[in-house]
Amino acid sequence: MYGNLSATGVQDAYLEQLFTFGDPSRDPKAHVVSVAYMALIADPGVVRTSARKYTGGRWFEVSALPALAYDHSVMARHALGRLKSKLGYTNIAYNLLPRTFTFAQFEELYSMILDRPIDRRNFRRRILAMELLKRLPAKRRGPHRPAALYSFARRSPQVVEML
Amino acid sequence: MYGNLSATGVQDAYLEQLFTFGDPSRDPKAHVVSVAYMALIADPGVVRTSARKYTGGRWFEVSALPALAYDHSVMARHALGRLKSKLGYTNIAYNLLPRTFTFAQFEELYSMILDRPIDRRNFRRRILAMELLKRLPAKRRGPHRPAALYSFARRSPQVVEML
DNA sequence: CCAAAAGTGTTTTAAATACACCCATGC
DNA sequence: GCATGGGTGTATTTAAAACACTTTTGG
Repeated sequence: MYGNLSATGVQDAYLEQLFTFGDPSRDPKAHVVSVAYMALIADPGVVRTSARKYTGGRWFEVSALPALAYDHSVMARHALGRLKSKLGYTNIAYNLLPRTFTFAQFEELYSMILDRPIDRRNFRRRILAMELLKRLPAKRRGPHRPAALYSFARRSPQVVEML
Repeated sequence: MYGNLSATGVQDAYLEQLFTFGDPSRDPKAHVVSVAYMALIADPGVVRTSARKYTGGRWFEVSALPALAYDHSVMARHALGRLKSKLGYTNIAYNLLPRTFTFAQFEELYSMILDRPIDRRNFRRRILAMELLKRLPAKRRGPHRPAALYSFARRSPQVVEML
């Protein structure tokens, strides 16, 4: 599922429903049922919104979230947990990378989200063997050895046993 | 989470939230948002309800469900999928067995839900090695060789990599 | 020629799989 | 003593993990 987020100005984000929170006591003022979604975007860009209520929105490192209202930090935990888990058996990462990227970028994404070091050679072997990525003829040039560019074989949700 | 199901008369069932369905077109008469849950019980027992709307409720094999209203068959698919998947990394099965059971019952449950044959020796070795079950001194007597009885080491939700 | 990131193989270890016979009981 | 379901071990295959050096480029 894809959609727009009016409070942040993010467009066409991959959306994944996480959980529905309906505990009567979660909001003291009223019984509010909230259906929490996680949005994945490759580039955070600028937080832009026309909604007056949400001006001053900013991005935070997930490891350094400020105190959030209601049970919203529980929602954030759910989101991170779901993302970590889905990295392991789906191609969900295509929503978090540009259309083309180097293998190092791909690996760094995994390492960062899973919050653990990854053995470059073992990881590379497994990923390339499962044909999750397509190697492109182009290379990224820069100050060092040129890096091969890759893109996802399919940029639509699929399950692939990966980790 | 545990709760009662007023439409079926089931009490203290393990409940797991599956998904929230909110597509405006799912009910032509009104925009209804439904939060779907799966309930697990060890013994289906009798379907009993005081709700007039649900008299005549029955149990069905999941492989032979009748046509259901709205998107309810999608919900049933979600439930089965979630159950299959959670069998593999949690002790969720304790909700589907009596307090004590033979290893054969345990294995049959897995084989039935996963809908594939299981190698008895390999399965046994793995399950017993992870200390998911407690072997009881008692045995079940019957027409054949007495079978050792087991119970779950913990009858509360926990994650354990199993399959 | 140096710094920096990209790229590559082999050995060891652990886990999954495949597979068939003996055992204990009630009748 | 026989029918029935309970219980056990080993060899093979496959996958995961550990591990370090060479290559290519720009400056």
